Amino acid sequence: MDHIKDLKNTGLKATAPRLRILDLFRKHDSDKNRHMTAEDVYRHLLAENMDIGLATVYRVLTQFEQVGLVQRHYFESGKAVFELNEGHHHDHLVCLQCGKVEEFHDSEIEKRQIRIARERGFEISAHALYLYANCTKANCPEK
Amino acid sequence: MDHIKDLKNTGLKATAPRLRILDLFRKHDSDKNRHMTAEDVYRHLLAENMDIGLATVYRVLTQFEQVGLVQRHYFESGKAVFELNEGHHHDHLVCLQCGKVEEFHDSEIEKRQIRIARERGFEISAHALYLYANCTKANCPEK
DNA sequence: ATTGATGCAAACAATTTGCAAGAGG
DNA sequence: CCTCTTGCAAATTGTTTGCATCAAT
Repeated sequence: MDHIKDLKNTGLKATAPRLRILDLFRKHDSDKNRHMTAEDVYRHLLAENMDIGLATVYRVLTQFEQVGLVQRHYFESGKAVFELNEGHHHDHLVCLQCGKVEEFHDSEIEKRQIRIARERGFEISAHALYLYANCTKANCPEK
Repeated sequence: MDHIKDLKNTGLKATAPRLRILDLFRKHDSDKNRHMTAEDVYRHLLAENMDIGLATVYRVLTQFEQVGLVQRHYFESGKAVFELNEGHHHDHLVCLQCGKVEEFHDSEIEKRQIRIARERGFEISAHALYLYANCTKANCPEK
């Protein structure tokens, strides 16, 4: 809840843009919109009547990523997507049609990933797996 | 071997840029550089004294992707990467440090992916899994 | 000949950076 | 106050598009 303290713990000054961005992610946590692009964040803040620049959003998100507050994903859309980092590892299932994202975790897959990587001289970094698919949900605007 | 025939089979005219690009991918097939960016392809062709534009490379690669000759991947680097499509499904292990790419396949992971996706109302599209990691090889220029 | 393909330059989209002005500790 | 941060505009990077020219059938 206390964003100011959380920011200071990371070594970042508690400035207005940072507080608002952190707040935004925490408000949207656990709903379907927890994955946001820089543009999404920017627009949300403008809608809340904040005077902020897109460049600042990018800078803050990059800083948040560096201190581990958020994670950046690329997915296959050309634009980066950010989500609050809550420590628990999970993978992503991304609909190539509507962009919908679902999270999942499977410990057997996890184990095999690690083994496969290790056998090949790689060290897996956190949150490493993306699964691209087409969702068959009614609300998916499939072509 | 016969690039002309292969191109015609896809419905694409056998033009010089297309032949050279297809040839380039086939020459580099099965070596570590089978994954190339548009820029990589462009530079290779310039080095071979070909007079070609980067825009043409992008257009040809997009056409090749549409007819299934190559596949496009995004990986987390900001630039798209292309590889020859040889039909056999495989996943990718990508080093976030040096960009090195290795391929792998694990049928147990495959089975679980499909089940997980289906349970959530998704239909997996081909070549869906990327694994991001840091390679621990001596030649990796880790920071 | 006709239609499609190319090269070049300009247009775009996402992201980054330089810099003068402003705010946090 | 002194430094770090912001907003804006301009710069970068990867990719796409418009258009006049050129090549494949």
